[in-house]
Amino acid sequence: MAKQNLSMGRKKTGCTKILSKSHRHVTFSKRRSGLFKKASELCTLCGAEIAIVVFSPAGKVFSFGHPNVEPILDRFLTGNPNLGSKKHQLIEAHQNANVRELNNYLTQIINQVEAEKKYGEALDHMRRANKRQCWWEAPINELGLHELEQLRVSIEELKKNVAKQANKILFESTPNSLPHLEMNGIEYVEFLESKTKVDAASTIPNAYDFAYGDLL
Amino acid sequence: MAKQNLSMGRKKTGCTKILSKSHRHVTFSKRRSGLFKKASELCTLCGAEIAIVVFSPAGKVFSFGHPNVEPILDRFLTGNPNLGSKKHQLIEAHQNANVRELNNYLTQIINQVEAEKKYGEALDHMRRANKRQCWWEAPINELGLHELEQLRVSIEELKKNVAKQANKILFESTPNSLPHLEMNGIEYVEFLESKTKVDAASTIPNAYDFAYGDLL
DNA sequence: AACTATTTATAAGA
DNA sequence: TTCTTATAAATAGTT
Repeated sequence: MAKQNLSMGRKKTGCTKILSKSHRHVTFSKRRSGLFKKASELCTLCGAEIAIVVFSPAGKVFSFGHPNVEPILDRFLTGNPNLGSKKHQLIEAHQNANVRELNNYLTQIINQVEAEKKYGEALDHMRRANKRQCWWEAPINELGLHELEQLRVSIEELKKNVAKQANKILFESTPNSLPHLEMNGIEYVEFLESKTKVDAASTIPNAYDFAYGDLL
Repeated sequence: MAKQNLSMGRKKTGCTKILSKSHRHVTFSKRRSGLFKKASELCTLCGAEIAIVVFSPAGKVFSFGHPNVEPILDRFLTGNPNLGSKKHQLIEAHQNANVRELNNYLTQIINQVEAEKKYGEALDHMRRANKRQCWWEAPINELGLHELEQLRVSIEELKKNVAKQANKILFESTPNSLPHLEMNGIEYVEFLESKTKVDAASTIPNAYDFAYGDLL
């Protein structure tokens, strides 16, 4: 049947759009149900699967699907690499890739955070340890009695170490003479600046019994 | 028309699936073209937009679309909150939400990393500074001549600070007597342990001119 | 929504 | 397949 002969029933109608809004609406309803019925028959008789989507001129949506609309449309859009569905799939794949990428990035970042935290904690610990050991680095007028006592202990310890080291250096530089080191502050400073002067010391040292007189 | 009366033309047929394969195939072809023709008429007469997807029992796909299949299906899947497309939308929305959430989380994490890095750097800096300042905390026998010289300078600085502080404490405890503080090491130690002994000092102090004699 | 005159779709046969 | 054709079905216009 050609498009010139679209009418049915009582009289023939033209092939053009029905101008009367109400008439058009009636026809739309009748023919839509007829269409769905035909589709249903086709499904029943032949075991076909059919999906129909109809937008009325007013924008209303009607759909028919056997057994269901969505699976058929999905199958069509997914399985048909032609047309625009490819775009859909690509977009979806791209989004998934983005999610995956974000997740990977996130994992990396979290690992970084963990590492930084550990490093930070380590540094913090070191800092505290340093502070504990170096509390006397702080402005001395911020120290209390307890700290001052600790300062004394530390300085005594330091005295021993300095003596030890000075003696060691001296001893190593004149291993055979076993010189006694009697250092006053000035001489010690000069020793620090130049070994030669200290080398002139003549007595056997008692490493733990220096006198630092004017050293400080 | 009831399903009991699906036949047309020459004879009535049952409402069940056509058993003969060839017969079924013929009917499928005829009715399919008829369905598409009806759809086409509906489009022409009423200005509707229709998409039809048909899967034959053999799996072949046939589609009709006016003006085009895909835009209609897209419009249906995207815009129709009814039916199963809601699920689609929800999934999509959920995915988008996930992406947004991930992005937010990522931003937070990155900020954390930045903060941790800065803190770590600060701590590192402090540590280095401490190490630079506290090099003489290291076992003294690891020190070289330069460090020993620095040690001397530090100790001299320390001497000044200790004197200052001791003087300050003393001065504050006896603000009116303006005592002179002559401290030897022992007395200083005792001062640290108990103020009373130091309070007995009688001369006006010169905070920067202590003698530390046996302190170390 | 129901009716009905008419057109259209199509099953069966060729 | 396509054509024919008898007949069922769809439906435009009406009620």
